[in-house]
Amino acid sequence: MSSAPLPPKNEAELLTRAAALAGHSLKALAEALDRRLPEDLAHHKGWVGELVEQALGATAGNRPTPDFPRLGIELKTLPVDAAGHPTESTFVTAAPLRIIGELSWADSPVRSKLARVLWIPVEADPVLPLAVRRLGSPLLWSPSPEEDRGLAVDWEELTTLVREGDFSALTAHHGRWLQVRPKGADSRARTQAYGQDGTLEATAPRGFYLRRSFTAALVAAHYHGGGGA
DNA sequence: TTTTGATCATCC
DNA sequence: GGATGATCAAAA
Repeated sequence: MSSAPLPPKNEAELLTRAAALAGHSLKALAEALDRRLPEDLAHHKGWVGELVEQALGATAGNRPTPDFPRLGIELKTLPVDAAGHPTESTFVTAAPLRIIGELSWADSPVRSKLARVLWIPVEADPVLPLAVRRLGSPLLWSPSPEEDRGLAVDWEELTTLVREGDFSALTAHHGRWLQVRPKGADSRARTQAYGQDGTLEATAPRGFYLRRSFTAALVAAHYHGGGGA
């Protein structure tokens, strides 16, 4: 790795690159890409994700396309503890509250986003300084039929709540693998959605997240519960 | 303002 | 300790 590479031409090339990054520290990656290492992530929550994007030649920026458009692959860093277990839920995509009632699981943005994901575990134990945290072995994943069905069940439950328009009931408690949580600048952020009476009203913007239990199962299955990373 | 990238802070 | 709700930054 020298500087930001061109986008990978195919899955194999992407996987090879990702595998080559395994074991490297964030400090090493940052230096190779001429990026400053922040003191901590409190005010740079997306820094690790952006660093890895750059290291792998993902399309920079915030466009609503997969990170590797040509390959149809989404990149996700996955913070893990010393045992290799995810320490955070994973943001999937914004919940399109106003039109969600017209969408089925088959054409849902959640399903599209998760169709093919390159997971990159990253050490995230709080006792580890950012500089020494290392990347783990990549996992290129698509939902199994069982996973797809389970996610579809959650989608139906969650979208039913949205369709009913009772946003006070739309909490993160619903969904086995998927959940809906606020996703905005802060608690004052608002977007428009149809309420119980069918008229537009202001409510907090939401996003779909994968629960840790789900991503934990993914990595466990792939790494055989071994040390991982 | 919305999209991307997520983690933080607090409560249970 | 884990989950929920709140929050942070950059880019377009």
